[in-house]
Amino acid sequence: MSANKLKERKKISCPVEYAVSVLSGKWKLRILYAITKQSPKRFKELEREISGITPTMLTAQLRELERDGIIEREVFATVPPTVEYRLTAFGKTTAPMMNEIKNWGLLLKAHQAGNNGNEIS
Amino acid sequence: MSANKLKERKKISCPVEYAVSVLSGKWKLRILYAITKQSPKRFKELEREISGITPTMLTAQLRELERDGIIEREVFATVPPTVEYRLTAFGKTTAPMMNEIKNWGLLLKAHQAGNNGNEIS
DNA sequence: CTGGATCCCTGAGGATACTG
DNA sequence: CAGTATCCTCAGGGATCCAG
Repeated sequence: MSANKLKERKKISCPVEYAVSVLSGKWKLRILYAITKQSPKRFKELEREISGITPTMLTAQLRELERDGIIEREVFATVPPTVEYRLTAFGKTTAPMMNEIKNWGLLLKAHQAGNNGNEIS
Repeated sequence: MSANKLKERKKISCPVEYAVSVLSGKWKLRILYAITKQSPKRFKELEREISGITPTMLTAQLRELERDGIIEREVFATVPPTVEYRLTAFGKTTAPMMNEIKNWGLLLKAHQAGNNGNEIS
């Protein structure tokens, strides 16, 4: 997200839009969900857990989450390098929301399964 | 969202990713939030409430929400035309999630206000 | 292992004009 | 009022290569 976008964000009044401005991004919620489930988490663990993501994108989205104060990064001077990501105190406030999103995802899936024998029709 | 994307959706296992696949789109959550707060809602009311959206985009996103079984559309043969949008029974299951998203948006805003006298630094 | 730096591309999003 | 039809832009996302 550009610096310009950051300035735009300050003008937002709608709380939902405000939340979206921080959570949008193809992988943000999945990353957040993965770290919420188990923390801390290493870079490689995240990469494995979030199928389809590339290291480049993972890095980019992690940086934004970090910049927004939701996660923090700890580097260990080991060989090979180790980096752990965990929720900040503020990041933990996303837990109820993440939980509801997960629950609704499950509801949605069940609902669609109910509606769709649409392979046939 | 293309028909191809719909097929892709069936492969998704992660509930969060599944929810995101339906809710992603720049205006989806704001539309949903607006209809959740007060239902039914007319096209023009939505357009007014969601600042920045164009009629074209509003239509497109409403169609997707309708196709996904979250909202429904009722047309009245009046002059001028009237169209009302409301949550479906399933759409109402988004309420707890929407509420948490809104709450977190408020938290986030308060949090950033706390961190940022960064105009000066 | 954990990324940074580049370049490229697609499709979501937007602008405009028109209509029942 | 509530859309549809077109066309076009641009930035988010991805691929690739390189490095501490």
